[in-house]
Amino acid sequence: MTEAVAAANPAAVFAALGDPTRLSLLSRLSDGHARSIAALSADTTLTRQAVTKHLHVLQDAGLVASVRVGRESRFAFRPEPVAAARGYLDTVSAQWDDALSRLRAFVEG
Amino acid sequence: MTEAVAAANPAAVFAALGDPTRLSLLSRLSDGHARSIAALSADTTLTRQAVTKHLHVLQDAGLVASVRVGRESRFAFRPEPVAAARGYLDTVSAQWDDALSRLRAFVEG
DNA sequence: CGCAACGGCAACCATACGGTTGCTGTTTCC
DNA sequence: GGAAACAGCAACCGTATGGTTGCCGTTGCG
Repeated sequence: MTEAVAAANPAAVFAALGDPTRLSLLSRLSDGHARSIAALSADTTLTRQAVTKHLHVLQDAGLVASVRVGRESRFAFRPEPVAAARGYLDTVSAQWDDALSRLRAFVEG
Repeated sequence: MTEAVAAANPAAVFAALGDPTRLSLLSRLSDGHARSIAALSADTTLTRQAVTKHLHVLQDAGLVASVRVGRESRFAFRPEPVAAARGYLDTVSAQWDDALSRLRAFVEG
């Protein structure tokens, strides 16, 4: 395991986003700076190991990528799955809006 | 438990979306038609009870609301949390885009 | 060279999650 | 009135999840 990568499937991405710690990690990384595990663990109450696990979950969902640089491994934000997730929510919203306007047309008609 | 309602917190919403079954239920309900549990269970392989649990999870996240009508309880889609989730992803994307353009400006500068 | 920083791996733990079965309580409708 | 449809409740089960601790391998650096 711990490969998968580039999960196109929306549920997997949402599941990865469905944890406050991971959401916070992702939000910090979305500034474009790659960071080491130690750096990311620094200002949390969690263990380094806990943070590592969360990063792997994010990585499996394709939300983050890691590069080993010397003795540290840097994690960087990857925007694609976020866009995919947004797209999914858009279609759901669109379907809902359609339903609404059809209903309105029916009532007013 | 099983109340909460109207969870503004994004992680909770994402967590609720992070399951294929729930995603499918939500997508079916997003057509605006309220449906009974029996109806929603009809074309799945799952038990009615399993579907019920998923619906409660969606309800706790505010993604769905239920109304008891006679002997059946109808579940209806609620768009607010979806909008909130979209908003959250938007800000993350925006932050990323900002970082990208700053980087580009730096490189080209 | 040798210590300190950075991490990977594995074991372990408690609790949450997804799902099932079985039973009971209301509506509905003939 | 009574069978059938709809649903709620509770117990139970296996596995995933979030977290910890301990230990070992590299890499960096004074």
